Amino acid sequence: MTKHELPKAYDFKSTESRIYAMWEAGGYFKPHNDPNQPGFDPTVRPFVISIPPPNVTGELHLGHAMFVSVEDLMIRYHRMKGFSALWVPGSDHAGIATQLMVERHLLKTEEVTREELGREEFVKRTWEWKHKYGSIITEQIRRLGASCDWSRERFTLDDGLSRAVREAFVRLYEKGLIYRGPRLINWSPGLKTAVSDLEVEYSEEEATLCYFKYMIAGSGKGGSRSAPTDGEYIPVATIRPETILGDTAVAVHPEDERYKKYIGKKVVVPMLGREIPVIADEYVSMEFGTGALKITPGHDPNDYAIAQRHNLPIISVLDEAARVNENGGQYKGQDRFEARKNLWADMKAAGLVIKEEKYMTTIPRSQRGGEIVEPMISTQWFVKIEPLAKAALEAVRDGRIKIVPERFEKVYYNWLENIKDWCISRQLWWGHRIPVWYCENNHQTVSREGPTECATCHSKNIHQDDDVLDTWFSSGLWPFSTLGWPDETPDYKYFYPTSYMETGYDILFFWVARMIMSGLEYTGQVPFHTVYLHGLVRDEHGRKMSKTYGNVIDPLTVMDELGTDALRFTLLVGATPGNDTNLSLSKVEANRNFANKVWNAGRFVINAIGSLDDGQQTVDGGQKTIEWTLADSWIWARLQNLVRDVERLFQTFQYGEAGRQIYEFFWSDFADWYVEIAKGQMADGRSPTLAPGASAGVAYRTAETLARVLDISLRLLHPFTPFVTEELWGHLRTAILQSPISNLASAWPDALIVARWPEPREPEGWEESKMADFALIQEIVRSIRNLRAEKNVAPGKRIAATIVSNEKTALLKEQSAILAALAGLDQSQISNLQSLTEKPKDAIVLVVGSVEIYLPLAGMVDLAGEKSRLEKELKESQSHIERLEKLLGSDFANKAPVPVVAKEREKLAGYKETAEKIKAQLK
RNA sequence: GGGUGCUUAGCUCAGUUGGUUAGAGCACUUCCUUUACACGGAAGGGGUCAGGGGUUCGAGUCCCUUAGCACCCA
Repeated sequence: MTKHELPKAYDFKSTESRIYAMWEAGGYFKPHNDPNQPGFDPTVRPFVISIPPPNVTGELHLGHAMFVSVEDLMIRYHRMKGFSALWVPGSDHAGIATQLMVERHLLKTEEVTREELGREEFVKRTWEWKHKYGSIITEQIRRLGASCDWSRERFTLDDGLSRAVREAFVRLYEKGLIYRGPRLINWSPGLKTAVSDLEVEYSEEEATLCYFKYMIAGSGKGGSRSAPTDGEYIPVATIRPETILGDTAVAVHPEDERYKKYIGKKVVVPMLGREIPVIADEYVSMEFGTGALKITPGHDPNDYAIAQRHNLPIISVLDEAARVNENGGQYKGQDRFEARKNLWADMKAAGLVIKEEKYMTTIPRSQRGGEIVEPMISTQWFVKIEPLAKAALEAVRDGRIKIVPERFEKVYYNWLENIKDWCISRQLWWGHRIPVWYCENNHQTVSREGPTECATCHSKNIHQDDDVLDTWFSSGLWPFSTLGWPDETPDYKYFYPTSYMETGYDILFFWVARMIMSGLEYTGQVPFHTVYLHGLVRDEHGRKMSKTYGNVIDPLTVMDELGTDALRFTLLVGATPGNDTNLSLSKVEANRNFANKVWNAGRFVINAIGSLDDGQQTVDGGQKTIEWTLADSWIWARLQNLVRDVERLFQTFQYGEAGRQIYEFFWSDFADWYVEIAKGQMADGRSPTLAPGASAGVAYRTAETLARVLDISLRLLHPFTPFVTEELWGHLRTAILQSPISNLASAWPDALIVARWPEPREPEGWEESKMADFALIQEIVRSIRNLRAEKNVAPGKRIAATIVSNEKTALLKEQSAILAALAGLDQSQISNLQSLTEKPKDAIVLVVGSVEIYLPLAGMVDLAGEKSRLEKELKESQSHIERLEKLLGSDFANKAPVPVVAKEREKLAGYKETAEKIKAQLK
């Protein structure tokens, strides 16, 4: 027999990397049923998750920790259930983010800009950067215990995925769903690229609303640059005066009595002297501002729409760096904000300014970097999104895709119903270059492979489009491009469509909706059948974590200090689907303690198994005659309840609640009660006073129960806390295999990660009464402990007890060893009686239901105090009786379901009994 | 302007087919170093479940409404 000397505290530091290496080396992360391997069985159900690819140059934050924890839980659960589980890992090239990072680096180290380096060299450097730092994030994800199949790792700029991107683009193009043209888009002047609507964030900010005069042409002396101020004018207000340079109309409401007379006339653009029409449009609100609206179609989306209706010319006044261009007259070359100041000063000098006032408004800012985004006319590529959106809506509406939590379905509908064409071109260098070539005649050649000549005029002088695609265009293909699409690879055929898409609700539109649209468009299938959305991780007071605020919690530090299991368990148990979760280190610490609790309970079980005598009473028939003890039955029934609950909770995505229940079972039922009782049962087994067969039998049964309960608990816990459970389970398995109860583990696999998930079983009928009996024991123990604490009985002092009960005498007699051990009684001085002829003197009485317990505490009994204690208890019982009698006298008795009523009747009977006993005591 | 979520113990949060004196962790009080664990054990205090109304035998849970906070969309 080998002694298992396990350290006193769970040492996650020496465990985690070793266990992870063991899993990886054992090939457990690969699907057990692999379509590329001989013996593949297509009838085995796969379970597949594609990882939300982190930015290749990113660093681990709690958002990653959250999704890895949830997805790893999903994968491990399904793997244990026998699915061929595949979790496809990979990373995203993250166009803007990576390019910026490399640019910054080059500027710092070599003092060169990307323009100085040239496109080809810059892209080469970025690849070098990727090769150098790209594995940091995946290494960090491994630390979280992620059981991804690393042999299938993908990167969005890989050859295969790039091919998928081209295929997708060309297909859309050929279907006429992609077009190029000048449109009003969101322009990021700092990055010098277009960004999509989604990449713009709006913030409430105070701005200056500038009121000025739009002079009517030909009125008074107006219309010239010199002295335009004494004629008629329309007052107009703007927060962006520089856009005046691009005005092409002034709009008023057709019914507006103030301005009606000007409709059709011309007004003069300040400082430029251009004449533009006054138009009427219902869109203008008469109440808002001055009631007149300047129209700048080149730099405002609403104005753009009005201009379309009225066939107004569109003037761009800003260049790609947001400096005023040649259309801005004397302001040409000035930055937009500089021009704003100068133009306004000039207008003031010219007497055109009315007033300025502070005004709260929404400012569009770039999601990346936060600079103010400028609406501009620019030639870009777009996806005609409506047909794709329609299909994507249908897929959720008809239930082919289910979103958890459900409320996000509404959000999803709302967005897709109001979607606008998607601007997919970016003026960046890092990304998938648009597969379109132009010749000198400006013909477009669209091709999957690099063409050598123009498809229209066969000119050899062709040049590929300079733009790259929005990163989300490629990540939209992720669930199938990672499996080999457009090729019908074995992986694609078996593993696609994937199962769950798990990610944060913040990228429902960016990513999830686009994957659904792409999946339906290119593969004709939904890319996954379930979308599970988790919330954001915030600090412990619900604030968003930010570097400037200094409240960022680094998951790597947390893992270093408290262990990966503690972090994972905290994230999983603290979160409900779709709700943000506040993370505090004290919670992680509590869960570190839980891991330690599991470890130590495990140590106890392993020692108990190791202590079994290797005698003849092993697994032979003799053992079968040994009855399970009450505690054995109770813990087993509780465990089976737990298994059923956990299964139900997992099926309904309530992972947090499942984790909480396992935690509670393990700590409060198993460790606090069963293990304590098992100590006694193991000792009984070694007691020479019992018949040899019987005594050994109790020890075997106890060890077996300990082993079974621990085993199942570890299996249930494994998806939450994979490291400590795997480590401990390995020790448990070894201990069992080397013990007389080795048959228990004979069918176990080599590692917990691939052990079978505990299947719920139907109750067998005996459970309720065993649990009720045990609950009585617990109540008695608690009330004695309570009394001892109240009376300050020395903790080590064993006291005598007389237990009187007419129905439960046998039970209480049988369990007297447990009562003695747990409540500090002297077992040799416990008498179990059915009734009492005379009350013991100098004893305190406790009433638990129908059971009376007399504790002779000589010298501690204070008669007056006892009376008031009993009166207090009586009062409590009577209030319950009153309440329950009222309840049972009401419609409740007729209308509530029978079992519910029965339960209440039972309670009433219990309280009545207690009250009777107390009353008798008080006589 | 439209929509969603949240409001439960001092703090952070659970509480999902409505079932009857509301749970956890941390913090707090008292006691205990008992041979799995002080990253522990035992006992205890603490809540009119944001306010109002309704449905129901029964509401933290469902409906309406008010307020505060947060977020999303325009």
